[in-house]
Amino acid sequence: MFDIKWIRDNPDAFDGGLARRGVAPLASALIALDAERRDAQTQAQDIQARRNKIAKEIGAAKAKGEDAGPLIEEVSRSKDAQADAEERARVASAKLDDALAAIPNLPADDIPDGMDESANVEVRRWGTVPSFDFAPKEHFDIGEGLGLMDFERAAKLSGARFVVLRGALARLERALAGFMLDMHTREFGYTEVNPPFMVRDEVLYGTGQLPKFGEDLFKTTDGRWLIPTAEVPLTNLYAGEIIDTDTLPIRVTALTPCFRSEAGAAGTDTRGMIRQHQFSKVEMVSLVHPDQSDAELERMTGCAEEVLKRLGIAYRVMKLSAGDMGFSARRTYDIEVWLPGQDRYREISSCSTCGAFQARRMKARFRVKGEKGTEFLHTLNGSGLAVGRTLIAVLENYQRADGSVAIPEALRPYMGGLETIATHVA
RNA sequence: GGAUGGGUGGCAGAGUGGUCGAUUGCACCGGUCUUGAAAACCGGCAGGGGUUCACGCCCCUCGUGGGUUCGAAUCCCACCCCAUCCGCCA
Repeated sequence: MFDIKWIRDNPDAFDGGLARRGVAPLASALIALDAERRDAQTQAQDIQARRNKIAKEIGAAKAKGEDAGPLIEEVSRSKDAQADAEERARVASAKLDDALAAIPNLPADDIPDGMDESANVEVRRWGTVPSFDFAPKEHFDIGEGLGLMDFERAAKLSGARFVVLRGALARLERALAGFMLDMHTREFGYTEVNPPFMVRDEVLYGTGQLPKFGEDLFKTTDGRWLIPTAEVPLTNLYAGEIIDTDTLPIRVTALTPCFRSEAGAAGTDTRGMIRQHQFSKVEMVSLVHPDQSDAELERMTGCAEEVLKRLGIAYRVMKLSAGDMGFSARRTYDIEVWLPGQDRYREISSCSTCGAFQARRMKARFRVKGEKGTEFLHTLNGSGLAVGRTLIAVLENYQRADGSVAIPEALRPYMGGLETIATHVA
């Protein structure tokens, strides 16, 4: 969400930013709506001011026992004009709000131009892509080969884009999540949160999923929504609040299931667990002072990378192009993990700073000590990591010719000391 | 699902038609005192918007939206939300 006053002062920068996102110029239309709103509002306020004044005079007159009749008449006469001006202000204001709510965040200056992922820029790589003396399989072949990954029964229960994990793979999912959470909480200063998985409209509005992207979500029969990511409840934790600066930065993390309708993804990633209606993810969210948000994004991305480093899996970090970023982001790093079975890097984490964009939507503010007024927080979110995809990465990177899978050292404590997943372990 | 109570400033909590945008306390900021701090005392301190070069002036906001009235935090209606009790239940 943008501040109309900023747009008024920087129409060219605004339209320029939108252009980089492939959005047509909007500044002049928004400014016109705003002018209309202010004009009508000023009119209504002038009339109201006059009425307030007369109301007091009436009170004074009555107190003195004087005749207030003429004053009362004057007030009555102004009513229609005021109602008219108020209505015009209300309509213009509503139009303006609706328009603003549908506009994506602008890219930061350093963001590469481009409309899609082909314009993303590689920032760094870590690790060595493993070589195999056999043809590495994709995760679903490995999992099904082990008898521990069952898409058919999942389809029986729930349809396409679901999976049933069993035995050591079910435990591996749990182990990965625990491993990630322990790292973020014990070493990186995040506070673990267990939030609701169902939220109200306004919460999704706050993080930017609504009003535009309701189609991507599941809605419950009583009007709530299943969260598509823990970013939603975590970022909204302080919605509507004014907090003290000395409580910043706020860093929280959560393991939650994520529910996505994948409405626009028909035909892509139909095999395996890359793209599911339900998956679990460890999410990190930071609420910070505006001065800190750039540094915080680097830090957060580092926290996510550390998971893969300790698992010993190669990855690269991509800075997303203007057109490839999500609605609320002003800068995004994707971490892409190497998947030998697919012979390519695939997204496993997305870390974004949203600046004040979400905070303005959800009215999350802080008070500066010793100063008047309030400012909007900056919000950041990042996956640390998507658990299902991490499981895929472990399977593909640690697979062996006999179909078994080695368990990375760092995970073994979480797997009860298990070193290998093989069929007979099931 | 049934019944009751309630939504007021960062927090707590007064206020039931006329200088109430709101008493008071806490928190916070400035000052006096002190070697320093604490305590005490004095003063300041809601948010948003319009207008102005500026000082300032004005408008709105006591959950939201309507209504009554010359005038509403206070009365009426609808809705949203919260709490408690009962029922059901992991």
